Amino acid sequence: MSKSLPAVITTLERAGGFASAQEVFQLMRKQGKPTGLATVYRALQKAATDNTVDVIRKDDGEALYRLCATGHHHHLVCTSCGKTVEVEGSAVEKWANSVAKNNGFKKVSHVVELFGLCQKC
Amino acid sequence: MSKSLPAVITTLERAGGFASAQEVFQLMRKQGKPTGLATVYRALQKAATDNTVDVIRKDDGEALYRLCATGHHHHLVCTSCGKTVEVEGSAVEKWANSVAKNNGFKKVSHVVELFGLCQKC
DNA sequence: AATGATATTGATAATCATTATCATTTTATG
DNA sequence: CATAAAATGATAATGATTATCAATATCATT
Repeated sequence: MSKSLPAVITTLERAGGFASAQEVFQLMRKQGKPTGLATVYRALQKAATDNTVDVIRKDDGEALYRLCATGHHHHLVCTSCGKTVEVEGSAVEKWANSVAKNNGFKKVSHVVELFGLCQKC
Repeated sequence: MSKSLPAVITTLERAGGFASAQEVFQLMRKQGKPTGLATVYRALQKAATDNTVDVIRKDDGEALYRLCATGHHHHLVCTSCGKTVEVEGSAVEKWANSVAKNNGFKKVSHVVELFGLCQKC
């Protein structure tokens, strides 16, 4: 499951920021590398589990992907204007892992989002 | 748009932690207060914009709601059987507050959920 | 009470991202 | 070359969420 992955990653790179699977699909088509929708999804999923892309969710639930140059991090979002700051979270990771261990859980993932009001708002 | 809202909130309260709109809908039915699905969605949306409930997204994108004011703890949820463990999170709170401070944010709230596989699964 | 204006509800259909299916094509390997 | 295994992509299925719209409840005013 990897002939398409590089092309998908390249497209995501060109997209610049966050892009949905559907957008990547359209972009690849326009760039002369038409690829099946299912394949785009598969590639993005793999990239997500490999931690080569970040995944966040729009308000309507659609997944957005972005190349993840900086490793795992979280977001601090202004509830008024939507401004988003990336936040490093190694402390949270450690905490999550120890909690999981103490309760006999494996393959732990976590969701951490911070909300608040930014200076301007 | 408010006759149903109290009943929805009460149901969410009884649910204990996070619950999806679909779950709330089923619960209300079982508790003898059958309510239209659309109405449940409307009530939860309003509660979300009023900040009386928190919203997070499961890995598959489904929205989960929880009363905001309930004492602060987090959940470790088994993605297979649904078993849920309540988790204390003062470490996370401190981290969240300092992150917010460093970025000039105020009135910070946070959403932290852990997912994994429990021992049995 | 009766009227009418307005808001709420809920059954149902429509939307749309995501996943599953599966036949076909490609790649790897002996 | 031949055969097995993996990858692809067209298409259908799934499922949460949203839109529609007629029916019902609410409420102020007469």
